Amino acid sequence: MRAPLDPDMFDPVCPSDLSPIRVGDKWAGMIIRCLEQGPRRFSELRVPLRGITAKVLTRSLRALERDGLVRRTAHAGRAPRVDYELTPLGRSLLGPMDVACEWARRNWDDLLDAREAGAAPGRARD
Amino acid sequence: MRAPLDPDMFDPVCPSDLSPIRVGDKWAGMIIRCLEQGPRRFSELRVPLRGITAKVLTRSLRALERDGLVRRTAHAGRAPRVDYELTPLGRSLLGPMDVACEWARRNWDDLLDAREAGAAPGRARD
DNA sequence: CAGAATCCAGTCAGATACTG
DNA sequence: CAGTATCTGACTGGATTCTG
Repeated sequence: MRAPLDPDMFDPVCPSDLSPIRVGDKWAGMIIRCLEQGPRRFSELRVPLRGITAKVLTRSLRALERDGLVRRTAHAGRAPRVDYELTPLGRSLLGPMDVACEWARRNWDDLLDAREAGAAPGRARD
Repeated sequence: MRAPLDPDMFDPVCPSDLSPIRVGDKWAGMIIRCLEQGPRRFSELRVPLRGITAKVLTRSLRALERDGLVRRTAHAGRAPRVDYELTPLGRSLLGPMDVACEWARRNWDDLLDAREAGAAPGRARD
């Protein structure tokens, strides 16, 4: 709630593409980060998740809800409004996620080097 | 090396299906665990990874190699023999993986409950 | 605003068969 | 033994269009 989400909170260069550690589907980790400081509305989430379509966001949120990580609250009344927030279980994931991010930051260079080098020299890639 | 891999080291009930935290593809996490105590041969890896086909194991290993997590060593000579072992980078993943496993163990019940409850009552599940 | 419906292309795991 | 080749069907992410 408090501060609006930074549209650039996810650096397009940084994404977890390099890190082998993943949380849920492609967007789940970012969604959880978006909810870290409190409930957010559907449209609010779409801002930092640049380019995500409504369908995909809906599917990711449903999966998070099914797994007990996120709670959905639809507020009645004309002009639909739906809030998503972390459950205690979802919030407890932030610790492991921090560990994963820290690992990625510390090993950034090694990860980049490995990718640049491609597979081991001398053997086919795909 | 020392002890052969336990064919049952991955409980068919336990698998990370419930945990939202993933390392690489479906098999990568298990492969890394298999290599924790030293180099293993291709066939050795297939034992605990019950049912994995050669093609899929090869693909997973190639991806791990490309990412700098595993090193492949082909020993020359008749009767092919290939060893796979963790690189220092790959070994450094064990810490975050332990954190993820610990999280999953601690929240096992909540995860199961969420799944049993299905999605939130009253709305469609897919 | 917060989705649902439909369609599409790429990726994934797996099955099966073959090879140096 | 340690793979490769080929073919499947399932799942994923996304684009587009439509709705209460």
